[in-house]
Amino acid sequence: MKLRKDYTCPLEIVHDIIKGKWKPIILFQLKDGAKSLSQLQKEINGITQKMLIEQLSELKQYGIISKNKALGYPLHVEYFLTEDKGQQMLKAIRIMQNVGIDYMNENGMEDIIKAKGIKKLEI
Amino acid sequence: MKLRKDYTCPLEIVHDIIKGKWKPIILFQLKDGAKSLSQLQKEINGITQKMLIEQLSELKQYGIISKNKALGYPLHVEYFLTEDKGQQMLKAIRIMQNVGIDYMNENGMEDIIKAKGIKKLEI
DNA sequence: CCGTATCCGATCCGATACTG
DNA sequence: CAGTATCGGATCGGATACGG
Repeated sequence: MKLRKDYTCPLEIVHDIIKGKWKPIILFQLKDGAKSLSQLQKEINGITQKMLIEQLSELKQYGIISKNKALGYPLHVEYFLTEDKGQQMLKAIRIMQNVGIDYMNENGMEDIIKAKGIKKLEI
Repeated sequence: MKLRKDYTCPLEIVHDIIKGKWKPIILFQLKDGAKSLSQLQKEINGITQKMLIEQLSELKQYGIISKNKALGYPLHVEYFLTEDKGQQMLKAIRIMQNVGIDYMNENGMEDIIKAKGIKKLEI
């Protein structure tokens, strides 16, 4: 899962970095600051611990997120977006979020948006 | 592959719509107007005809692209982004493209960017 | 030129059990 | 609380052949 060097276009590398069912959602959940594993798992509907850790680890290898370990028990680890690559990638995720909101509103899913109180983001 | 109605967040639906290795690249190639299947296949490095048709068909079902058929032989079909959903989704793809360019420039792949003359897009 | 069908390996992802 | 290991079903994606 290391970065290849032979990408033929920028979208290919972005796909490699954020592909999969969970990565965009994880990054979105980190948009307002650092969170622990258990916090993330509570907030992300349906993700298993295994998937969460696996995806976080990949994002870390790509330099999109980083982690703070506090030593001692109980363990406390916090994950956060990196200033450069993380924040950069978040820009794309934010647009995706807004596009998703519009799409849902235009396709009979306004009720879900409304029920959750989801609002479009400032870009 | 029809749209579910039980999405729990906007990013989930966006993932469903543009997931896979090829869809973002296909949409990007359509950004400046309609193109035929064979044009797209020439421009998209490494895609097979099967994958291209399959992905185009999915994008069509989601209302992201549409097609013009000209009757008679030789067949000529053109694919293009829809005004609403297609252009909307393109916004996200454009950001992804720029993020990818930055990422490549910062990670020893400037030569690829330069060799292909790839420029960041106006947002 | 466009589109469909099939076969098959690679990978994704969920469930589950176990460790420090 | 955080992380690892394994196993199997589902899905993805490449090769290839054939049909309108």
